[in-house]
Amino acid sequence: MPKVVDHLERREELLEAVWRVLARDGIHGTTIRVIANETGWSAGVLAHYFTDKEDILISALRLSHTRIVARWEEKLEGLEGMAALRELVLDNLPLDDERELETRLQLVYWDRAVASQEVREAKWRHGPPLLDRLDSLVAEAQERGEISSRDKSIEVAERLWGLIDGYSLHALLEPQRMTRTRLRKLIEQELERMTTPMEV
Amino acid sequence: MPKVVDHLERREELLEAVWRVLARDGIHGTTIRVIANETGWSAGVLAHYFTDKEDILISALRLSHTRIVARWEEKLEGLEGMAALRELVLDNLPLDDERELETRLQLVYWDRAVASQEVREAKWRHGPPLLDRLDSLVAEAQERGEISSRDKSIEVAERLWGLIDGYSLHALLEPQRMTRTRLRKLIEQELERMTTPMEV
Amino acid sequence: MPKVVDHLERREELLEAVWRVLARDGIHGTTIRVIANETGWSAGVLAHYFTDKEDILISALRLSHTRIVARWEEKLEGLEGMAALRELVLDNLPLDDERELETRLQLVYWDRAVASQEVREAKWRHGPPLLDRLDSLVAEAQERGEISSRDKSIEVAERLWGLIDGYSLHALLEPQRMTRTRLRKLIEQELERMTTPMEV
Amino acid sequence: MPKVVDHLERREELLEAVWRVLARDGIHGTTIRVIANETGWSAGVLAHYFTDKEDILISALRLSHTRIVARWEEKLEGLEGMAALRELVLDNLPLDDERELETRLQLVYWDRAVASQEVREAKWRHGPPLLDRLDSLVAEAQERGEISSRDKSIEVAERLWGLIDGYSLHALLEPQRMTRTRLRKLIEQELERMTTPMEV
DNA sequence: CATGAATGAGTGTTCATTCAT
DNA sequence: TATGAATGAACACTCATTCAT
Repeated sequence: MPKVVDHLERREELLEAVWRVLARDGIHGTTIRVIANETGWSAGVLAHYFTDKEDILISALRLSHTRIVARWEEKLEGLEGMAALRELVLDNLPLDDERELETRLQLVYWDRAVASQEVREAKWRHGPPLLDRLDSLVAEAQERGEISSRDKSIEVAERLWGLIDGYSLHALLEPQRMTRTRLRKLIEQELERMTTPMEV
Repeated sequence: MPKVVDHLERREELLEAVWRVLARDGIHGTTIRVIANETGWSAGVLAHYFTDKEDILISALRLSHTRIVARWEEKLEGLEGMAALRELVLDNLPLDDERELETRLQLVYWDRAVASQEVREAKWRHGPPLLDRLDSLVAEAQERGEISSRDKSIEVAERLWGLIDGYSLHALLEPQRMTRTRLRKLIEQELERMTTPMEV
Repeated sequence: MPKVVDHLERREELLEAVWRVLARDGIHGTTIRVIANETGWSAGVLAHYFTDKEDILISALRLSHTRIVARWEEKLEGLEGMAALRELVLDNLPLDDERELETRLQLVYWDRAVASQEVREAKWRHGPPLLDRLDSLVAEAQERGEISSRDKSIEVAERLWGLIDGYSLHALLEPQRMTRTRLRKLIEQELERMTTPMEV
Repeated sequence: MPKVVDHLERREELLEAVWRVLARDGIHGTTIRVIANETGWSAGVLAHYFTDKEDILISALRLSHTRIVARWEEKLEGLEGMAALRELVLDNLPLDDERELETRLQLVYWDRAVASQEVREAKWRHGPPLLDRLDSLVAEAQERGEISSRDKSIEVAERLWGLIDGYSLHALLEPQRMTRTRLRKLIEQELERMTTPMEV
């Protein structure tokens, strides 16, 4: 009599262990054996839920994306314009452990993404459609007159996205210097600049 | 007399091959045998010039840093204030093949750097002191009245550095969307914003 | 249920193959692949039962010691004094294939033991406590008046141990000259000398 | 103009370096590079004087044997019977640094000797003809009435040789216990026993 | 469903050896 | 004669993967 297991639930449980390993040991230190050890299961069990190691890595990233997008929906619920934009930007920075793990996760795949156009595009897309989301919220804020319309919304969104990824990277690589406090301050400053006219 | 080889010159020749492999295959695909193949020499020859693989990787990154800083000196020669700042920012973006390779090189080490505090600090520092350089040029531009002094110079530098790394990353991961043309336009826009008062 | 293997039993089976390789090819010729070939398994299987090659070599020597001491207990069961001493001496000479293999095994480690104080002491002790055993049996035989008490028991034991190792070595290196027959005769003669007064 | 080098003299100089390396690092740690470093010459120079590594090792052992036999001649000059025998026995024990090195040298080859009958016999014979020499001196001492003639000279010689090698081995493996002092005492005792009747 | 024994390709590294200079 | 650059095979070891149980 086979044990009954919720396949999807088990998969997610396993993938969360993969996250932890990736964030802790980098992709270089993420071996099947280490993952298995982290899950508490034997190494062979991973073969039941994933076709191979690449499938594990891709699935882990995809699940992370799914979770991130779901959290957006939740956090942006009822917000509009600048308030929503602000929430979205802050949500995509490593300001707590959960989101720092997510950021590390992204970073960890970049090396693989560089190596292969195919991997880069087809398999693990760069991530959730953050740029589009930023763009539409910027446009909304502009329509509501909350921020200047001098720049095209896509360009404002592009700058925000660039800052998000740049700052996130620096926070990971130089945690002593780019503390969470400093990170928050810098991004708050940036958001404030968007709503305040600059005096020469 | 034995066959005479300029040790330093040969080392640099080998390290440039390492760059190409790292940029093409990622750190994951960079094996001693692949490197050797790229150099055109046998695998064993690397043992003559480096103690082990880690030495190869660190040396490759260090040489890149040395070259980058040297190029700064050259390009900034005779420039001051905003002109110098502009040159420095543009020089640190993947706007041609040489600098794209450099950017890929940086990216490739991030996984290792995140995984190990030791690696991050002691071995391959994050890179050349770009932030400091940006900071002093921003301050200079502020003193010359070329840009607003509303923000502290370090914060302006921090934003520029964030944008440089964020945009560079996007250019690498989504080259179709973030083309060199677009990248240049966005950064030019950013520089322009610094010198022009914003109207609400 | 997974394939069930008695871990200890399999380890011993593997270590016996290591013995054969060491005795046949010397420590110099004992590579992982050769051992694997001797076991009939693949090379990788050794990784399941041993941490590394040194662990294999040490374990092989330790198992041999364990077996030797166990055989002593068995053979000396019920014997006392000179009879026991005689049995112990004879048991430690390469008079049959099994004990020849054991002797070769000892010999093979001497090079490593000499090179490193650490190895010599901490890892593979010189071997089972033969000297102590000889000493106590000599003392027993002296007490029983079976042999002269002119020399201290430890000195008699020391001489016997020296002869055992010296003769064993000669038997291994010059098997044509130092045949098992001759070896047995010489040691019997030695034992006889201990019980018989010498006439000038 | 080629440098003029005394080929034989240079060979011996190199081989003495090989001795030192063998005694210090064991045969396992004796690599061409280490030898070269010990000689102070480059690694390639060994190729001029020896055909390959095995030739180096064999030559080193042979030179040692030559030196040993030469020393015998010197030390035994003018001695006869028991006095000569005593001198020969003492000369073959590791009682000073020079002879300890010789003993280590012998030991170091045993592993190789086990592996190959061919090596054992044809290439590096077990050593200088110590047994024959002992035999003839024992016979001489017996003829002179210095020691008992009860045992055949060859058997007495065999026992002495066995003790020499056994004690030498123990001195190398357990230098704390089998000190030079103790070694000398034990062998003196043995020689004394040969000249003194045993009382029951 | 889950195990872990077993595999074999691939890794970084060491090393004796060759050879142009 | 002496060098050391270069080679390539062999080494111990790691790891993703397969599969009988």
